[in-house]
Amino acid sequence: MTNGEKRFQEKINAIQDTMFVIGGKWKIPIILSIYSGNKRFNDISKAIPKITNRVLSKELKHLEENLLIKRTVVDTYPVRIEYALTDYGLGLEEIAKPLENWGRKHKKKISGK
Amino acid sequence: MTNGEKRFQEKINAIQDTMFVIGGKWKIPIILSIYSGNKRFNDISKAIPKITNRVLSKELKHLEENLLIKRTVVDTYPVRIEYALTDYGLGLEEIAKPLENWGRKHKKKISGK
DNA sequence: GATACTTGTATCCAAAAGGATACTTAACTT
DNA sequence: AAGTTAAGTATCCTTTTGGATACAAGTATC
Repeated sequence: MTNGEKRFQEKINAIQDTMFVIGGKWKIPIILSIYSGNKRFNDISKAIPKITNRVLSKELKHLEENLLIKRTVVDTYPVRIEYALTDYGLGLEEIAKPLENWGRKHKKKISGK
Repeated sequence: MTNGEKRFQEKINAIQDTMFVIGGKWKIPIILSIYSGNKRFNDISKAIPKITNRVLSKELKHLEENLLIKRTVVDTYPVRIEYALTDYGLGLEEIAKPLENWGRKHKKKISGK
């Protein structure tokens, strides 16, 4: 493998790592939903129409394992859970912004200005 | 729907549009492969070990439909096809870079520095 | 004691994405 | 005529992802 090919592979690996963490249909919506103030399971669920409990639950776990959100148990009446972005999770801004901007541009480009 | 909710939905839609175009296992590798000089079907195929003909073919079509690459028929011996990034496709730099950077950081973070 | 609320889990199923492998077309070479 | 090369296609199959629905555990309220 040449040097160029090696750098090419590393680029791809890095990008695929990112995709693994934030790819799929729901992860970014969930992150943005929490970012915009929804802390509880049912709030997030309502903020993202059509997501099912099973999927939301799995995705929250995935995001927690990747240190992007943290899960806190508030010991009250019918036990309450609060999700919040970690400081590290806030760093996603750095990719969410470009993805958002590019998506807007692309929509205009494709659907004829 | 409040104003905030509307902006939230638009953000999500924009990001999901982007994901639709460049998401999945192979699209970014293919783009980078073309960007780094591979023009022909079999070159791209060899540069990306494990991709199959069927998948490569589908992805190239998808990228072409989204105006990111262009396909040129060079009328020679056993007809040759050349793929190239469009100027518009070069604009992907704007998202590929952040995705790459974040992926590198994240790997360090997760696999313990 | 029945009912409700919250955060999930369990089970089963459907759809989408991706993979293996063989084949095609068409002109050119030998 | 047989073989070669390039760019795919065709067919079938496996894996991954996502969805529907029901239900559970624990406490509080009626």
